[in-house]
Amino acid sequence: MQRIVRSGRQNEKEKKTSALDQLQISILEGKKEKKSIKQQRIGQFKEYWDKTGRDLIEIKDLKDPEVEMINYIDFLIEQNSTSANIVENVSAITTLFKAAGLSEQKINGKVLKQVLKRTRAKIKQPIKESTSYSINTLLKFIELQADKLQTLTEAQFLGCTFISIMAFCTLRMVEVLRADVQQNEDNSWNINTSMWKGDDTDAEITFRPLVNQSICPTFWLSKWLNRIERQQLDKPLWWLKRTNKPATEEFTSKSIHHVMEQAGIENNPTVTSIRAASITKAFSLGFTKIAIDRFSRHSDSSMVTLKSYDKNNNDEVRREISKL
DNA sequence: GCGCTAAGTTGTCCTTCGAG
DNA sequence: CTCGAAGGACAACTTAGCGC
Repeated sequence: MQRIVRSGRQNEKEKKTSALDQLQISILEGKKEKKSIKQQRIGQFKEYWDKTGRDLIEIKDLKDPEVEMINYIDFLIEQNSTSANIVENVSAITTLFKAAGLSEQKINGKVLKQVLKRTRAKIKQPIKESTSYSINTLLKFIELQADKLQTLTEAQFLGCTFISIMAFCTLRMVEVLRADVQQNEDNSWNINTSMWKGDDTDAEITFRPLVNQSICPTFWLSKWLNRIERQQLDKPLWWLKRTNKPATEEFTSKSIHHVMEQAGIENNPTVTSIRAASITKAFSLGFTKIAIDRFSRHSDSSMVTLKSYDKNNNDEVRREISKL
């Protein structure tokens, strides 16, 4: 499996080099194409290069591209460039140098890495301690909607069903979207989906009816199937009557956002935030890391949760420590 | 409004480094 | 030597925005 993936990546690289050949030709001949960001950077570089009184063609014969790059960085710092700009410049010029036929080893050496270290550090995204909203807000809203199913639009219905599923099994949106379900004899439901991230395996998740029926995925799923009048797998699960097609990713994403907005969640958070909120709640309930790994199906949860999930915990830890 | 594309974000894999 | 942490590269996922 892995080998196949790798050879795929290599193909990508081959494609890139051929694109680079074109880049090389257009740059070295000085042609102007559409302005991409990368070319703007190269324009900035050309300004610097012209000041040194050389022709762009001479890049090919550079003895020590690394030193050249460092000089250029100094030049940018003198001009009070932002850190982000410098990093992007280096990336663009590396591409340019490579296109001109210089070897990567010569360009990207240890010294350059050291020089860039401080600059890179400045643009890193900090690990934020922003508090995420509580998943309870969403669940309460869905509970309310369950009483007035008839009045919901198709989009609202879809959004509620998705949120219910995502809150309880932390699948990603697309994973739910390509899933299929079936009802078992004991009234539990199986969701079959394939995960492309992570282990690249199929997942089968079983929902059993919860005490609180109104927020239970089983309830929403059965109502959804009623609504689209599906008999025995004759249609895809997320079939929309309105368009007579399966729901698209974009439409699903928009519906979920819409429901979240109606539930009174501010700042328009992303769809994955549902996953995050759910995992955060699991942590605050005191489940072990192992249980949460299994629940979220992260293979490497410590870093991931630190980066993206479990956002409220630090406050709680501090509060507990402060108790004497 | 829909569908598409490009840009932005998130997650995993792989490598390197340093401590024990 | 082994383990965990950190960082880079890249793939997968999500969203914004545009043209129709």
